[in-house]
Amino acid sequence: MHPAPAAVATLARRPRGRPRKTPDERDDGNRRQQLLKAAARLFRRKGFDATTTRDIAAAAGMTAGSPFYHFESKGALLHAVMDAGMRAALARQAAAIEPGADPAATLRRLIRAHFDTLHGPGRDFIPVMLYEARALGRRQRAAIATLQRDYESAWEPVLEALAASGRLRADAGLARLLILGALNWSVQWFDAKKRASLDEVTDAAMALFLHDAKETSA
Amino acid sequence: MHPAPAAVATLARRPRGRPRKTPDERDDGNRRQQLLKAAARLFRRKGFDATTTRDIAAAAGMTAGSPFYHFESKGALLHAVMDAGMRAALARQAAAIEPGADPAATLRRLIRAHFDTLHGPGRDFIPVMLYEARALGRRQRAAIATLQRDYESAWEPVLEALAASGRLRADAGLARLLILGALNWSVQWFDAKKRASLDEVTDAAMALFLHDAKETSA
DNA sequence: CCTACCGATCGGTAGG
DNA sequence: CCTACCGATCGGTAGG
Repeated sequence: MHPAPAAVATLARRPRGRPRKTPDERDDGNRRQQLLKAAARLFRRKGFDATTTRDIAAAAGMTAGSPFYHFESKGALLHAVMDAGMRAALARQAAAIEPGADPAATLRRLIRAHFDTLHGPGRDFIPVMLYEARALGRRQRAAIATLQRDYESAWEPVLEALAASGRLRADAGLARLLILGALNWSVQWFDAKKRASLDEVTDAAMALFLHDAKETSA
Repeated sequence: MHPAPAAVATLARRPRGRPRKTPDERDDGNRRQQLLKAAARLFRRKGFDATTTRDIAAAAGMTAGSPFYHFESKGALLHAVMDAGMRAALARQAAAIEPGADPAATLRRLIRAHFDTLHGPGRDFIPVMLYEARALGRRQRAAIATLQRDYESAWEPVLEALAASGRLRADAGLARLLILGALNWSVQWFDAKKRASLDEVTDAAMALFLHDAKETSA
């Protein structure tokens, strides 16, 4: 048993070849971030297999072999993109949840946070995860799957509460799959410059999924 | 201007090299179908770029260069898979629509037909279309997009009728995008051997999207 | 539809 | 982080 390759790539490896060219070129992981962003963008637009490490290097202002100074392999770069995307998504999701809040209000904030993750800054990272997971190795896929499970499990108590109150009329588990699918699919059609805004789409989703409150009690 | 390459590949080209080996090996397009099915399966599982024409040939019981006897290029094979998938989907959809029927009943049949297309026999074809359209050339993408528009437009009158009667509580256009997204995403999680059946998922979708009928009139 | 085979591309490495 | 460069793979073709 040894630590996951991705962790090694992240922690080990420090300048070893030629020292930095100029004093103001601080190698503080800035280049790594640039690679990550370039990779996310290209992986999203062209797909993992159709993107060459040369494409990525060029987009980050480097030459052919340089990405491999920062990442063990093309696959490690893919995993790093997905991992960074999921951690950002989890942080945004955590910020959207207020413990005692009304379930319907919480659902709205979860949906809105999800749309922000899919269509806001850093918008390439999660689509890459959604569409290129196939290209990951076993270990890395498992690591990402764990983060995904965490993300999805946050929806469960909310949906269950809404199902219990009759505002959601389907099994909470199936509802979660259908709702997240509806939101994720927006990656295919949402255009920030056209049609509706994220707020409007959020409203539409709420109106579509949530039924009127029953006037049973009180 | 000349006819689309795909049409040429489909219509022209007849045995020209060596004649069929044995009398019972009727080359009536049977091999072509085998290639199509093998390609759909592999494109779905591994993605277009990660699938080699050698993989496809082997899966259809041929050797390296033989797929090019039946298809102009790997891209033409991809387009043929999507085209065949969409035509089957359109046929299934047409069979699901009864002109004067109740909108809610029609919606249910549309959803069920859609699930059949995604998860029934020939289930690889449409997922390939949904996930690999990026790999198509301009012309071929446009041709597929036309078929997709036809398919989607069939939902519109139904959703508009339901919106008018208050059973759908969102803009019909956004509702269509969200609903089709929810259904399409099932490609990621539906497992015929587990959880719910297609009928159960259809029920859940109907319950999730459709609100109670208002008791306003009569 | 098979048997070679070509030309190009690509991930990754050496060595500085 | 750059400059070569290797080894393997792959789409496609010739020629039967």
